Amino acid sequence: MSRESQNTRTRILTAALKLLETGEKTRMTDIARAAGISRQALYLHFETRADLLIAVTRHVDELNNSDDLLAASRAATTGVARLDAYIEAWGGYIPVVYKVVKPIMAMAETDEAARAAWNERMAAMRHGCAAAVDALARDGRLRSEFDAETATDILWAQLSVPTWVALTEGRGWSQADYIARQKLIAKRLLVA
Amino acid sequence: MSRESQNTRTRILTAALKLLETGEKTRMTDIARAAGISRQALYLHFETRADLLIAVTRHVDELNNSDDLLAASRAATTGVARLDAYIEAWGGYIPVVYKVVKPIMAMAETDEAARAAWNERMAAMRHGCAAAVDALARDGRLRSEFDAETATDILWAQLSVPTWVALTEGRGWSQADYIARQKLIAKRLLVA
DNA sequence: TCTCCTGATTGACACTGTGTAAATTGACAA
DNA sequence: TTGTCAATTTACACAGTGTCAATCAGGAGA
Repeated sequence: MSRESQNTRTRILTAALKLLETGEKTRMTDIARAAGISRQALYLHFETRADLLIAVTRHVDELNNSDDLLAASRAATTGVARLDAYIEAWGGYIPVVYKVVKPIMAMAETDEAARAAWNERMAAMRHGCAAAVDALARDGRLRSEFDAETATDILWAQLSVPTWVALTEGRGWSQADYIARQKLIAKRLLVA
Repeated sequence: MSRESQNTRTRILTAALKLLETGEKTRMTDIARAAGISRQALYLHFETRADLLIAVTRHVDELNNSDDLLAASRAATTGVARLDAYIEAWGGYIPVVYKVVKPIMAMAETDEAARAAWNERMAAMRHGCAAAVDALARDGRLRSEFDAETATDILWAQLSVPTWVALTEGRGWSQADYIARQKLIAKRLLVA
């Protein structure tokens, strides 16, 4: 892994990202051409197509400081504020990663590595939901109807990528509508 | 399309259905073997793999009288009762069709016919949601927070197949839990 | 300068799965 | 008998992923 090889690696990631975001076909051939190298040379840097795509999502996370972004909601003092902040942060991040993450979701049916990467992402997201629910519970403002576990599941499903896709792409909700309505929904469901 | 060919056709559908439900691989080769004919003979009955799978879902719908099943909620008098009945009917039908519908969802990214069939199914489901929301509105019990269109979108996303998958397969909710909780959620979100 | 290492290149090939095509068989019906 | 039609076998085309072998170019070190 020399300095030069690092450059090529990020050149590949950048090219793949650009391709994915424009919605072009993203076969290995296309990515190679976009990166200005041969298709076979891709395999010098990434074991498989799945590995490459996963690396692209991590690259996007880094470019956007995704950790900081989601950690921002931790600053909120009340549980309700924290819930709102989390919906704002995560809901706003979905459109940033969606096009990159989409092929991984598709591959997850068949590819083990893709499935693992996707599960990890969902688990991380659920972690954020759990934190918001716990914050509500600490304030004594969590609806008694559901236990914390169940409430977390509900919020997690509600904020999932497929739901975002259904409402924005499928039903034409604007991103602003999506965020505002999800906040309302979450409060209605979870806050006493 | 002689009598004999009809028999073969349904033999194929039955074999494919059985295969899908056991979660086995369902390549054209597998279906052919299960139906006791050659792979190539499948193409005498169905243009493409997508056509065949779509035909299987229709076959399942017929076997289960899906129209009657969902129409049952129409009998309910109050809007709330109708909402409950719809969740019960549709929520109960998802596990029946899911395994068959799953490959179609997967193909919908790339295959035009699969996409059309899937959109049709989702549109039909949304129709049921709209009917329940309208019934609530007629009773004057629809929350004023969202207009009927938006309320329908929310219910539709909430009852969507991916959400069912996330909560049952992903989070281990039993079918009974799923139905009971979805009823609570829907009432909390939509009923004034 | 010669040698070694390394990233990259080209070309060829294996494998999977869908879909197409041609020639043939077997049975039933007019 | 002849025609029709489902079904069969064999073969092939095509896309896309992944592998392999032989080769090249350039920098680093002896």
